[in-house]
Amino acid sequence: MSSEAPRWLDASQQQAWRTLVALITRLPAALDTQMQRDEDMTHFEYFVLALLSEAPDRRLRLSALADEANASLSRLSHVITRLTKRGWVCREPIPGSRGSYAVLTEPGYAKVVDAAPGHVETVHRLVFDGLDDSEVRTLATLGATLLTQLDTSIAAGTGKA
Amino acid sequence: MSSEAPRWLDASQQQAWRTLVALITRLPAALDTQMQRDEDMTHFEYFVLALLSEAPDRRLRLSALADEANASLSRLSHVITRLTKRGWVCREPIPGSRGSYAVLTEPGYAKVVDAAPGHVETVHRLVFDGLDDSEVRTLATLGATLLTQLDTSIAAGTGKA
DNA sequence: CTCCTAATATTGAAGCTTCAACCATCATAT
DNA sequence: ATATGATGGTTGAAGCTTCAATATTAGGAG
Repeated sequence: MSSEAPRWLDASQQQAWRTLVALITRLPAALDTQMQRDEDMTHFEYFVLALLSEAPDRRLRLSALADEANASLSRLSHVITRLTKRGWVCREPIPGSRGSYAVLTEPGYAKVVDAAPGHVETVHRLVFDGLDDSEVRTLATLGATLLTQLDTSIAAGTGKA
Repeated sequence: MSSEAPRWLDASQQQAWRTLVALITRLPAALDTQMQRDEDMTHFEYFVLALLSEAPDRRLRLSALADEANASLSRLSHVITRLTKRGWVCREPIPGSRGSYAVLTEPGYAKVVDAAPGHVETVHRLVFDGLDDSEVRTLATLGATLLTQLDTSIAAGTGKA
C-alpha cells in the first residue's frame, strides 16, 4: 500500500501548506477565545445556534444539523445535550420518522442575537479587515475548490487507502 | 464597548466565511483521521516531530517550538510529555538560560521518517490534487495575507476590545 | 548578598471531541 | 408475525486542550 516513491511537496506547495496549517490552527483558536471570553461558549456552539436560528421554524434534524455544522453526529449530540441544559435548545421527536429535531428555544434565540454582533465584529477584525473585495472573491472561490477536493478525496476512501 | 451598529457581513463575505469555517473544521479532522489510523498519533504530534527533525541539531527551545507549532506553551508541554513517554523526544535544560530544549531522539527521527510519506500523500489527496500551479500560488499568497491580518488583529488586543 | 521581578516551563482540573459500542425505530421479506 | 437489516441517535470512556495556578531560575536593584 505504500511501497511507491512518496510524492513530496515542491517548494511552492510547501509554502502554501505551511500557511494553510498555521491558518487552520490559529483561526479556530482565535474564534474560540473571543466567544469564550465574551459569551462563555465555544465557537462551535455559537455556530450551531446560528444555524438553527436561520433554519425554517428554527429547527433542524440532528443529522442535517451535524452535516451543516461539519461535525460528527456524536459530537453534535453531546453539544445539543449541553445546549439543552443551558435552556437554549430542546430535542423534539419527528412523528413519521426515527429522527429528532433540535429546536432553538426563545432564550436560545435571544442568546444568538446577543452574541452575533461581537462575533461578526471579530470575524471582520480577524479576517476581512485585511482583505479587499477582490481578495474576498478569491477566498470564496479558492475555498470552494479546496472544499470540493476535500469532499472528493474523503468520499473516495476515507483518508488514505 | 458594543453600542455601535454591528458591521454585518455582505453576501460575498458571508459566502467566503462559510467556506472558510468549513475548511478549518474539516481539514484538521481529515488530517487527524489519517494520522491516527496509520501512525497512532495526532497530526499535531506529527507536526511537532517534523519541526524538530528539521531544526538544527534536531532540537528547539520549547517556547520557540510552541511558536512554530502555533500552540500555547501549555499545550506543547503536555504534548512533549506524551512524546517523551513514547521515547521520541526528550527534554534537555539549556545551560546559560532558564529554558529547555526539546530534542528529537533517534527513535523519534525514525518515526517521522516512517510517517512522512503517508502524511504527504494525504496532503496531496486532500488538497493539492485539486489545485493547479496557479491556484497553489494563490493559496500561498492569500494564506499569507490572512495570517498577517490574524497576527495583526490578535496583537492589537487579543480577540475583541 | 538578598530581595524582587520577569521569563520559562510545568501541573492538575475541567471541559470538549472522538471512538466504539449500544439502543431504538422503521422497512422489508419470509 | 417475526426475523433481518438499515437508519438515526445516544452514551461512556479515553484522550487532548485550555485555563489558572504554580514552580523555577535568571537578571537587577538596593
